[in-house]
Amino acid sequence: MTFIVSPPPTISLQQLNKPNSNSTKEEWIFSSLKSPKTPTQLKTLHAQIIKTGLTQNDLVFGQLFLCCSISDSMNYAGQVFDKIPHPKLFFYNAMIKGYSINGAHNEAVRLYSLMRLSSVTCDSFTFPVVLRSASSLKRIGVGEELHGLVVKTGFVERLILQTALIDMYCSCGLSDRGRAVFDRVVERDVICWNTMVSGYVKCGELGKAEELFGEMPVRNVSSWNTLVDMFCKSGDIVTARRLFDGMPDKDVISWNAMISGYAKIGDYQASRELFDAMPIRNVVSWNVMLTCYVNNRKFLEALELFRAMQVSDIKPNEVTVVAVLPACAHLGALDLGQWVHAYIDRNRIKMDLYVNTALIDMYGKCGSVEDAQVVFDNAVVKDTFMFSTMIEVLAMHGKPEEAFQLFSYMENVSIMPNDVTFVGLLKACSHGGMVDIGVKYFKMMRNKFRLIPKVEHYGCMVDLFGRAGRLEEAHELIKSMPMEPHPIVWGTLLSACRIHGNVKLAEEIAICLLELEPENCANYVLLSNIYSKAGRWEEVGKLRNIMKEKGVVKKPGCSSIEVNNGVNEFLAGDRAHPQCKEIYKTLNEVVKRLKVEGYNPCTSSALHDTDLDEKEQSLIYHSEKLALAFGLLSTDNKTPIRIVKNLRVCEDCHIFMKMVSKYYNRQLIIRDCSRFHHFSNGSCSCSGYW
DNA sequence: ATAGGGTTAG
Repeated sequence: MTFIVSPPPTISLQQLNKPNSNSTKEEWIFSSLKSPKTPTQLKTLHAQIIKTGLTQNDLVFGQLFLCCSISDSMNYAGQVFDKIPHPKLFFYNAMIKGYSINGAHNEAVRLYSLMRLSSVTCDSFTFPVVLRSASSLKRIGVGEELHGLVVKTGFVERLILQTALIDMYCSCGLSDRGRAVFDRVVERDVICWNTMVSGYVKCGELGKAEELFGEMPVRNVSSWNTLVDMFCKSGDIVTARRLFDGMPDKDVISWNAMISGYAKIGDYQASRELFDAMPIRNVVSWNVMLTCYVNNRKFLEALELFRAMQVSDIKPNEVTVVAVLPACAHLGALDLGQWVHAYIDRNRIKMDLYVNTALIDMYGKCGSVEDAQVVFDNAVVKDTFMFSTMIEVLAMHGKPEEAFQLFSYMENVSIMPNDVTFVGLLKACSHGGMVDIGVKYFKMMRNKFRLIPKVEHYGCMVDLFGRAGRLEEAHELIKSMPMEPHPIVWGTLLSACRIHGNVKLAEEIAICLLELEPENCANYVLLSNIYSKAGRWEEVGKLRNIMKEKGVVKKPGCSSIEVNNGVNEFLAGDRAHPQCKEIYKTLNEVVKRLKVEGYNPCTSSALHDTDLDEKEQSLIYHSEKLALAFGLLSTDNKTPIRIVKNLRVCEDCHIFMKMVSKYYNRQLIIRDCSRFHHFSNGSCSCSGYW
């Protein structure tokens, strides 16, 4: 391998266009290649290049590769490149740069290695691009090799390369070596300083970063931004804000960094204040604000903001839809989710791994396994996250066999499962009552995949044993856990006691559980249900007094239903809905009708020991029943009614929904806090396991 | 150089 010591000769456009018969054509092709093209347009242009004999023209042919990179068609570029017998330096550079621009750093480094094996030599154009990729991939080996070449070729005096080297070393966690390069730089510009400061940040050496920031002879907005972001990320929001307020100039990035700082500590109101106050917003600003709402479970606010974004002049991108889809998923807003999906198609938003996974999750959580499956099948690239999500969706919908099959498929295509994959598999088992298979997977994760079971996996196993009525085994498993059992694990067992009416064990568990989580209402409710099922009203009363003493309030049941793209929320006994009167009228009619068919309110689901009538009243106005009534009166017979509830569906509502599905001939799809219930013709897909 | 993204036990 030889090295070019002097800068390579460059061909100017004037030279390229020196008069000949093809010059106008060349010029036209060259300039067409400067803007993004559709795959068909690319093919046509490629054909024209071949026809005009321009394949020997570095600049034009190289531009084809660069055009592919801005057209999201690096696959096509790769196909063309692979057919070239002896690619020239210019083509390598264009391809490597294309991969790098598209974030395909692995491909960039792969091609660089290929180039090194060929007789083509790198030039000053190659180095910074590959260094950037090595930096992103934290490939110190590649980076060191490049450093050696840069020194050998004498390019090391160039500031751009020195800066790239500093960044590469710091990204690989070697701030000292980055600093060594930095110290040798004779004339540093702001970018060089900034790179070193942010290099220290990357390496977690915040003190050194701050110190170097102090030494800077000149600072620009980016320098300040780095520091503001650094304090935001380290949780020191006060210092960040002080710097932010003291900045001589602010740009969008400064505002975005500060907003995301508040988002991280959960202060979505402060985030929103800044968002409203900022002079100019870009996509990132909207995305930060959206994810801020979603991370703080303000899903309705997120959707509202997304609507506001539609009327702004900022176009949503991949990140936007990945922020909005979980909001749809949580609220069960299938219509809006579908709308977002259509929006993605219409606006050619790139369907990357994130977008596809978010879509699968959204369809799953909104009750449409079929659509989730279609997105999954159509996804060209699939990773562990996507498989885990799909397995989880199948589990949630009570399709254990399909979940297991998908796992086998995953093994066949050599995608490594992770701990979350196994949570999905174990959930599939417990929702299907398949204890032995669950035990098999639980052992497999350790033995075959070297994954150490976490509390979550033990929780699944306790659930699995517990639901199947093997309460003692579940209890033993908790006692044998290598880690401290999380209250959730005890709660799971308590819930199993409720299903199987085991008051004795329930009391034993409740003693420690109520001590661990004295403020969690769910535990009191569970225990109370267990007592009332056994007819032990004195204990129910005692429990109610304890709750009153400790100030524990029952978390209100809340159900939502989406009609005409609007999400309607109902609390138990809620009278806030504008169509309240009609809703209650419909509900009372339904109850009357079902009573004729033999419906008998199952009062053990009611929390309080009140008289029967009152108990019945409180059951009738459970939030999911209100949502159902609203659904019945605002949709036609053929539309499935989809309801999302924040708590578990109670026994009474479960029976009630079964009957509605039969006597009103309606398909009801209800999501509770842990799974789906598909009701049709008097039966439910959960077959009693919930 | 600097801001934003997907799965997880009751």
